[in-house]
Amino acid sequence: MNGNQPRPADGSQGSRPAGRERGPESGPCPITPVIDLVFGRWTTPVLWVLNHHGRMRFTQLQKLLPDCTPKVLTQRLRQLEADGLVTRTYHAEVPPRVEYESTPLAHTLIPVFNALAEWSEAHLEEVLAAREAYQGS
Amino acid sequence: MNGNQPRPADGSQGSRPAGRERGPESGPCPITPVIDLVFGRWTTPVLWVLNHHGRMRFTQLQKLLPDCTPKVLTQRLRQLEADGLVTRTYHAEVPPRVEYESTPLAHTLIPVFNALAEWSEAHLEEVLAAREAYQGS
DNA sequence: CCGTATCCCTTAGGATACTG
DNA sequence: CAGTATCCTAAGGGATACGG
Repeated sequence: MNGNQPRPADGSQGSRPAGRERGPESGPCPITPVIDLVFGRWTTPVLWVLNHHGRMRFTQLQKLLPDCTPKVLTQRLRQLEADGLVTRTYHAEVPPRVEYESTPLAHTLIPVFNALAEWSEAHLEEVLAAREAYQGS
Repeated sequence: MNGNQPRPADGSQGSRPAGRERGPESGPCPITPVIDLVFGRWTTPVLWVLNHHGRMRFTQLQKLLPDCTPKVLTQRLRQLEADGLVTRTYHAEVPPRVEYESTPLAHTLIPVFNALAEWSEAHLEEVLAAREAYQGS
């Protein structure tokens, strides 16, 4: 009962970032699943943009993420849709129009992202310095 | 002037998780670098354990992270060391003893991890449900 | 306009076996 | 004990070109 009909039969495109692929045990670390979920190469950028600009069309996203190829962009959007973080609305017009929007669930991630951004602001430089220092060891 | 002498000349082992490899542009998303930094497959588990148990030896880490092979564990520890998040102390005894400990810088990540853990607790199930629902579309 | 279809390459990281 | 040395593969994702 959703308004988005034209979804392909999943050719060879989709796929989850995996990379980490929830093993049975990651030890006592409870945040691995979140990382699996949200931290693929383009997942956060896409979410970030959608959270900040609201409803957007595919092409607009492309313009804001110039280094993300359409294929990858589609992959991420599909995954985010599947995970309930983005809605896709297809308007059967000429020319076709598709709009993406982050869901309320995605909005609950905003504080988390902010925490990450703040940490980055505060401490990333320190890391880079350490990295430099490590070279000359 | 640090107490850890025996560091190999970096054979073929080291390497950064990359995977995402800071492109020049990730769009206006400011948290990509942090993700590069901390969110490799085993990076967070290792940090988590060290943050919660304090100083530990290699073997202890292995026991707490049974699915992490020694090779990968070493890789992650080396990276964390390079990034200033972990210190490695070598004791030239018989048998040799090496201790790892998370740095103050690493401790600043704790609130961030907690934010992630809380989000997971609150919303992960919702994501999994959405994923289920998406299957039957 | 909104994607797909291919091809290909890099690389994290698992398996396994072996040393100072 | 604390790692190394190899070998290998699974797959994310970039490049490019085409389709409804």
